[in-house]
Amino acid sequence: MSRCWLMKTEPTTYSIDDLARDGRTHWEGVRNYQARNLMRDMAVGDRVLVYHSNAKPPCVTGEARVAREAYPDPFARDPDSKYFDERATAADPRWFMVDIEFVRKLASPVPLDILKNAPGLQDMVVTKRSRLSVQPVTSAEFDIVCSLGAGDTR
DNA sequence: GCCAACGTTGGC
DNA sequence: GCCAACGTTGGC
Repeated sequence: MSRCWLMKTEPTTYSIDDLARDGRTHWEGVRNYQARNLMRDMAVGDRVLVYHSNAKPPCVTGEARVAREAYPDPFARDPDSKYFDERATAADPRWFMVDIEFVRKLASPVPLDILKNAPGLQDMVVTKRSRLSVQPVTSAEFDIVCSLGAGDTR
């Protein structure tokens, strides 16, 4: 039984279009313990909602799938990386990342204010002003978001 | 650009 | 182990 997640990204840093182009990517740079722990709970095949934060409007833009389980984030040990953390060692890598692969873009992105008002999504973490960059999502929530994004609402 | 929310750090 | 100071996130 695969689980569902939501992962935030700033589209100016890495957008759903970047993921569509790359097909697959590694999700480096998560430097929050709760988010890290959630990534370590991920299994290959888990479904992921890709969320654009700091976007106008902030929205869910697509779907991805976990392609590789958590492994040490090498950027934590690269002094030239903005994700460098001098406390990370080979024996204790401290920070982890997963690989995800592109599944599809939503026909129409689902903005945050729609999520907040959609029946069935009142408990969805992202609607709670949560700063967590990796969030658990129920399969029911996942399906509702996908159906909201299925139609062309323009 | 503002600022509320909240996670992290470090002095004690 | 408390908690004030500080830094970051991210909606608005």
